[in-house]
Amino acid sequence: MNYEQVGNKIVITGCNSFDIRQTLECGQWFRYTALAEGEYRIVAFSRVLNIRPVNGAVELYPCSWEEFESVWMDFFDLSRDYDAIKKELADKDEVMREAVAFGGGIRILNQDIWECLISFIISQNNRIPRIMRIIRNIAQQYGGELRDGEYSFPTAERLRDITVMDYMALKTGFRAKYIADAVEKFNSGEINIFQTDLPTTALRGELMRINGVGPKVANCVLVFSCRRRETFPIDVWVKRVMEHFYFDGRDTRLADIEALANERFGELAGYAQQYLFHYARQLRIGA
DNA sequence: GCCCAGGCACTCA
DNA sequence: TGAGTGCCTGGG
Repeated sequence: MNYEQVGNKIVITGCNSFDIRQTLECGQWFRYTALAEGEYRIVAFSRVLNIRPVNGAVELYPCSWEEFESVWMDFFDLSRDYDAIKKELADKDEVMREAVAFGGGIRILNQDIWECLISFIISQNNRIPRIMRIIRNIAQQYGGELRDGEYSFPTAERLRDITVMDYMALKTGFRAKYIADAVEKFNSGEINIFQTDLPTTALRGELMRINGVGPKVANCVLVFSCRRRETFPIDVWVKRVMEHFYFDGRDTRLADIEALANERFGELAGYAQQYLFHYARQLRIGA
C-alpha cells in the first residue's frame, strides 16, 4: 500500500482490500452520506472527510498529511494486512472462502468508543436508515457544527444534563433511557471502558452494566472500537447465516454459535463476522 | 392497519 | 436456564 499527498488530497494506491462502499455500508458504521459516483462524505472524530475511488486508488480530501497520519490511518485500519487475514480465513472452509471473495474490500473501522456505544444502543430493534437519522439528530442537536451541514457527535460530558424526554424528542424511542444511563455511568466514572489492559470478558462486563447494553451491543463496541477483533457479535443476520451454513439450517442457541465461531475463527472471529454479515445481508440468506 | 426491524429487560416456569 | 412478551417509530 502506498500513500501520497497530492494537493489537499491523500491518495492511497496498491491496496487490494479497500472498497469504500463495502467498508462504509457493511453495517459497522452509520455516519456517511453517499454522494455521486461512488463518493462518500463521512464524519468521525469531529472531522468531515470526503472519500472516493479513482482508477483503483482511494482519495481522501480535504486532508493534510498530519491529519492522515494522526486520524485516518488508524480509523481505516490501514496498517493492518487484510490480504493475510482474508487468506487465513479463506483457508478455514468453503463458506469463508465465498464470504471473503464476496466482501473482500471490507476493512474494520477503528471507531470512537463513546459514539460507537451510543450508535449500537440505538441500533437495537431498529433499521439502518432510521439508526443513521437518529444519530444525525443527536449530533445536530448537541454536537458541534463542522462543514457541509455536518456535526460532530457530542461527548458524554456535553450530554450531562440532557433528559430522557429530550432524547425521546429525537425519536430514539424506548432507547432514550438507555442513552441517559450510558451518559450517567460514563460521567460518574462508574464504568471505565478505556482500560486497554482489561481482558475482553471483563471489558464486556463493564459495558453490559449499562442499562440497554446486552451481549450483541457490547460485542459490537468491543470489535469496532476496542480493537477486540476476537469478538463475534451475533445479530439476526449472522445467526441466520451461521445456522444456514454450519448448523444444517436448524435453530441454534447463541452460545453454540459463538462457541463454533471462537473455535473455528479464533483471533479473527471479528473479521469473519463482518464478511459473513455482509454476505448474508446482500444475498438475503435465510431471510 | 398490520407487521417487523442488526436487542434488551422483565416475567414466569 | 430458557421461553415468551412488550417496546418507540416509521416504512412496506
